[in-house]
Amino acid sequence: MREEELTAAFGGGRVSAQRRAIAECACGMSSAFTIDELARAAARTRPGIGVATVYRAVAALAATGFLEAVGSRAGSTLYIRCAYDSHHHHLVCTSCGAVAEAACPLAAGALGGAEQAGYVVTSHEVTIYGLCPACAPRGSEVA
Amino acid sequence: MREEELTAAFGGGRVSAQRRAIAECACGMSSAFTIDELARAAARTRPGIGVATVYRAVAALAATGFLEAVGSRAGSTLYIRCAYDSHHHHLVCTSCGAVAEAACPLAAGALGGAEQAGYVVTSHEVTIYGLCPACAPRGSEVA
DNA sequence: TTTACTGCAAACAATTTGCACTGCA
DNA sequence: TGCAGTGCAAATTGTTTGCAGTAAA
Repeated sequence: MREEELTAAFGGGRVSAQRRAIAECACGMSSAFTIDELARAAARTRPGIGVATVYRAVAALAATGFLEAVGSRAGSTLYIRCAYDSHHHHLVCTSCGAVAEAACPLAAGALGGAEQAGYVVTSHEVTIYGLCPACAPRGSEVA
Repeated sequence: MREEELTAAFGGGRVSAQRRAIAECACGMSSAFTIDELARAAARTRPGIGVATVYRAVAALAATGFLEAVGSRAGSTLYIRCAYDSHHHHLVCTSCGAVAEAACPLAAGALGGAEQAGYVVTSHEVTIYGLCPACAPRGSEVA
């Protein structure tokens, strides 16, 4: 990962070896992850890294949009690394937890109902749940 | 609130005075609320009601769909009372926290992209953020 | 009468914070 | 060299659970 990318990811803050490890582990995650999972992954690169450091780094990364909080699992917050800066949403596999990015399925004017209700719409979030390609074959048997 | 409605809301379980207070306070809430807010409201009707009771009652109410968890605020889960049983989503006012119900803005086939990606879509969630009619006039100045 | 529901308090777990120290810019 | 970032551990805080008592059905 390039130096300038890291600096930007942390909002211009300092980039320590720990922060680098955290950012790179986050990029390496194939699906949504918890702070704990990220901390374990980062600890493989930098043994001894503290949880507090991970929490602080994730807060910094989430503030710049490098990471995004997407719901929670078993009491802890789930994060994902958003690969695109453009407007998009997420496909969440209810079986394995994988998260993929999806184009926004809302057509222009789809939020007209909200506006008719007197709301000034500023943003929206769409989360699509289902089974990812890997889980779909098994999943359909189980479900 | 009618007896049979309460029984149904609790999934056929017993309806104690505490549970009745909790269910009625939840209905009286004008917007999304936390467990703590609900507990305080219920305590006005039934002083001495314990938090654990509220947590257990909310879990029972959420299991039947009487209540629905909609995100979180400052670390605690937000719930709302869904007035409709049919498929719908929520309009959340980012200024005052009011939550209104909105029709699903997804047209048939809107999730085709997800299916093309190999996902078997089982459900989806849409949350629309904006300013409610009461906050919109002020909000547009502030924002 | 049965047993689900309650209140209390202890247990838990995720997250935050204080503080002295370290190392990036 | 100054101060942001770090690690540790203690503190917070939302939520759950065990248990004996109470009351709904």
